[in-house]
Amino acid sequence: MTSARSSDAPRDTEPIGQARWARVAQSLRQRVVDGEWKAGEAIPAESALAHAYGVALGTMRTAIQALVEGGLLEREQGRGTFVRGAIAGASLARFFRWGAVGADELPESRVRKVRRVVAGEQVARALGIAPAASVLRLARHRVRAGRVLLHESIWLPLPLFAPLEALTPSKFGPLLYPMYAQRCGVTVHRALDDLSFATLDARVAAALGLPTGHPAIRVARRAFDLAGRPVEYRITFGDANEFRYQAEVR
Amino acid sequence: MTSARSSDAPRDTEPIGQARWARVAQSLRQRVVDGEWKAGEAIPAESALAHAYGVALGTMRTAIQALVEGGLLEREQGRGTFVRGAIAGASLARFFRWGAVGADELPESRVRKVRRVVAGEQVARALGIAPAASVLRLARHRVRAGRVLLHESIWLPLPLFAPLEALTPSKFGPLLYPMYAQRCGVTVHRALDDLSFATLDARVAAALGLPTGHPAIRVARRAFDLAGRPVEYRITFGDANEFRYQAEVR
DNA sequence: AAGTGGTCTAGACCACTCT
DNA sequence: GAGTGGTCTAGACCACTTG
Repeated sequence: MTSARSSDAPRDTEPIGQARWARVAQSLRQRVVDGEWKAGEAIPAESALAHAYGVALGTMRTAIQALVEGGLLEREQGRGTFVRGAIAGASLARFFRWGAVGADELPESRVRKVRRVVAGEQVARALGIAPAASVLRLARHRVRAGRVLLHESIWLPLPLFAPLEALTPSKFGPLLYPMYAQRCGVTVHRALDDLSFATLDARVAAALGLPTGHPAIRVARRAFDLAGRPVEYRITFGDANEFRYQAEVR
Repeated sequence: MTSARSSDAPRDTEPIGQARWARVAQSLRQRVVDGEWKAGEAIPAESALAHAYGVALGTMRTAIQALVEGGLLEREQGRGTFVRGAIAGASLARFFRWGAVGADELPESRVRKVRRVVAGEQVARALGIAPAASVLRLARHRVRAGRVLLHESIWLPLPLFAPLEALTPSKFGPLLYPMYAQRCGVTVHRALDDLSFATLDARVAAALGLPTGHPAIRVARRAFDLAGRPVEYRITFGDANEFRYQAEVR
């Protein structure tokens, strides 16, 4: 492979209006999405990849760096380059601060119901499926010191999440996303949280131990896998008086 | 300047546990903070800077890239590298969506009062000044179609903002940060918005045309200049029912 | 046409991790 | 010690903007 790039003599099928590093990055991304390297695994060394793709080391570094900034990969000096697992630090508890006591640790998880239901219009739109399609619905509470802090409804598309249907609520671990990965092979790679204000209806208010009509923050989350497909829709309610969030502008 | 880097024969005062590009970046940042290149101006070409610092082009690119990612500079192919001006898209209106009508455009600004006051404890802590120090306090409404949407109280340290003290409210433009830059030489480079829930007291409720005790979102903003010094403290109230915010997790 | 940033090459050595 | 990513060099040519 020469370094000459005169306007004639294109190399194979090149260039298609994209930089070489961008095309290499796209190819690497596709190989991750296709499952050639799984979450948590290392991809080949940059020198090996550079040789395999017939590009200079610096070009391969640029390609990998773009994927690191995109959140797909992470690098560790001396160890390697790894496919990022499920997102972390994404707990909806980050929007609330229930006093100083145990503020560092996440509330416990308590899955209350697991049931197959018809999606309905809103859920179907969020998950990109037909309104008549079946989905798995979880009812879940987040609890600290015996107090219910968050009330969650979670919808998961079927048959992707069928392995969870047979589980009894007590079999669910404290974190859902690792369960999605282990039981269903679903890696949650990105999530969009839509925050708004609401007042509690009688049912949710009772669960949270608050009066009906109490002010609440409502978080509607759509979560996506590596390929960008929606894999979870979730609606969470918490006491508005405990709502705290910091946004930075730069 | 040679490229040899054997463990003896250090070059001048080098290396201090930092990569060369990081030290170059720090030096460039300092020169911006010191005002050698002002907001909106171009800094010298990367080739000129690389020669002046005695480093390779790639090293200078890495240094500049770090400052671009840090939000201090921005690059444009064919034009140059520029010092970023005041932050944009930081309007507190982004936390609210008052229906579809005119949702794109920002509400008008209406400065109602400009007054010198004693800071007090909360404001002094936010601005990093003495509680007895004088500050300038602005009262401001954000209005659309005759309706007051946001109620704002703004505190600015003196004597830095003294040029604003003589202005009558009608002399204030629709955007404050450009005024800070033009009249006071202050570039707002970063802001932290702390969101929480509140109920409106009688005074603010009346201003917003809402009943006392109405649910509201309270945004407490601290804004910082290029050197990281706090230059503005602001508390904004808006109707909680109009609150909408989207957060992404990756 | 001149000047800018953007891409790319082909090396070298350094810092770190693991065995 | 072998293998990884991190830093750095010294060029070259390309794409874009401006006078």
